[in-house]
Amino acid sequence: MEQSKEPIILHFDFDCFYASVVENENPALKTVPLGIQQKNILATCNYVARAQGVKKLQLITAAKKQCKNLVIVNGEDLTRFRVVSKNIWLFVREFVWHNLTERLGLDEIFIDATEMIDFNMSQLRFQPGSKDPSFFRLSRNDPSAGFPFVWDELPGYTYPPAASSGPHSLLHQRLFLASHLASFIRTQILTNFNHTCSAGISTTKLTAKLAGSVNKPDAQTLLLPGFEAAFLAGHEIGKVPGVGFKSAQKIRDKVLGRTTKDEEIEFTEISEKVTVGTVISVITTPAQLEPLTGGNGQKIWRLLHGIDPSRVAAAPIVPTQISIEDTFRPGRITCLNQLTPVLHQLTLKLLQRMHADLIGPGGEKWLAHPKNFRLSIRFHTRNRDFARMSRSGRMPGYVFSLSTPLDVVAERLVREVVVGLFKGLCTERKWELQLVNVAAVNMADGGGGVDIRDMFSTLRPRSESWENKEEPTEYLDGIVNNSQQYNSPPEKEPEPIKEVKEDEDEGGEQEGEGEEVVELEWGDGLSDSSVEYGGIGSRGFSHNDPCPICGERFPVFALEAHQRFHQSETEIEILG
DNA sequence: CTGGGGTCCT
DNA sequence: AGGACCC
Repeated sequence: MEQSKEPIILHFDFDCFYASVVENENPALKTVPLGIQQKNILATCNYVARAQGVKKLQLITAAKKQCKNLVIVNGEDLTRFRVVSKNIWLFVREFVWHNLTERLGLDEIFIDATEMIDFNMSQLRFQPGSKDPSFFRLSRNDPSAGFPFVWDELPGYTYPPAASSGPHSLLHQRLFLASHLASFIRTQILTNFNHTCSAGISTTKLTAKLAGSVNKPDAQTLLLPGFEAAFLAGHEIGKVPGVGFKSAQKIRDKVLGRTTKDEEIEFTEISEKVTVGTVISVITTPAQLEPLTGGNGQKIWRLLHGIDPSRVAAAPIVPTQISIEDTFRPGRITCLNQLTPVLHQLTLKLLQRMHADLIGPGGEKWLAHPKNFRLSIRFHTRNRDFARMSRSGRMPGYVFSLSTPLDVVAERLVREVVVGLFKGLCTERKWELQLVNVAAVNMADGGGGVDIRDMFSTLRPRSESWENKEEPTEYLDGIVNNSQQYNSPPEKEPEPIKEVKEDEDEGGEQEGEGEEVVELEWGDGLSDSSVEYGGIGSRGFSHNDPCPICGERFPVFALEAHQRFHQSETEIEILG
């Protein structure tokens, strides 16, 4: 009886990603302690800063006190990070059969490599102890696409350490191969983007992710089969992905024999550490977990035992939601006169993001149409209350116009929609906003599964189109029809979108003009992998172009961002 | 003196 | 519309 094979999962986590992006723009920062600031906290910091005791999510004041020469760069605008993140993801994605790559935040990627590994297992002979090079194939069709490796040289670390001389079951061999693939991908990311990452290799998303945290930065860890349960058992309960803050606190309290009311959870002192091993020795059935986890008892019980049936989901090319937010100090926004310009600015940014992320490679077709506009707010309160309130309304058809200047659209949207949503949220006379968030949600099409390959099948001009550009209802309803989903509303002129000034914004993800269809040599062999990449030229892997200003050499992607840095060198505040 | 995002479920 | 989770 053939046992179904374990999946082979790789997890990549870019090392202090924001700091790394900023360092690539300005390499001089690589050797100094660097922190990325968002309002009052450090979103992240580089390893030079960490060596001096600076912590992620530390208050700015505490970080400055800890490290007098900390260099702080503002990272409240995520545009540059989003662009780099997406480019790396699109790049990695092309290696992976069926594009089975899932993103988590801007700095993590899961890969399901099961098919790639098993194809190579069928082509290879396991050669323990041999120094002879073998060849890992990245394509079923093209035997020349791939990379050499040596069976006997397992890249990176294992957990537990020094156990590679143990058994060499089929699963061991598959995971060894996967470690070579992980190493190859890390090298590719480093060569082409100058970003290091940490990787974990295992048979589930849960264990791959946790394994990658064992050795950081710029390292990888294979969790050897058979050690999953023991590995998990040593983790603090709150460290397990899927067990959130609230569930962890309730589970700790239960294990420690305390009783905590729901209301008090946020105020309970930092509990003693409670490991997964302790939890599962005390809580022995999923049913006992149910009241602590809001109905997720079964799922979390499985996670604690190393069982994670969740699959790597090929991330859709367009997001399911786009939002822009900002936070404000007390007293800053207490009336409509103060709020309206803020709404205008946030809405304008939202429209810019919709253009950057939802319009196809030609710059002429929407890949997805958000059906709703959502306004979320949070009031300043005495007792810290993080709850948001939101109202949403229909996204008007005119936001999809490709010919109207965005600030004109933003103006109208704020006047006709957003202010009304706010009035639905806030009836008090006196109020003070702490947070304002505007979002495009409920993507009518494409949000759930537009494959990049599909976009090219629609680039041919369509003969049919329909009228009623100014009629939002009919327009949006028409999109639901799948066969027409990529049709655009009729355009008055086909001219490209006007770039809104404000910042160069550099549209790094679009690069639509003169777009170039890159034929990669390593498709999955099952699909026609003609693919446009967000910016990797047909030379693809050529890099090391010198910066004309300072002469430093960079990968092609980094060069653009680096030159942007030269234009804005004064932004950096050096403390000292 | 706790950011600026995201996903999925209820 | 909100809540839990993720980074």
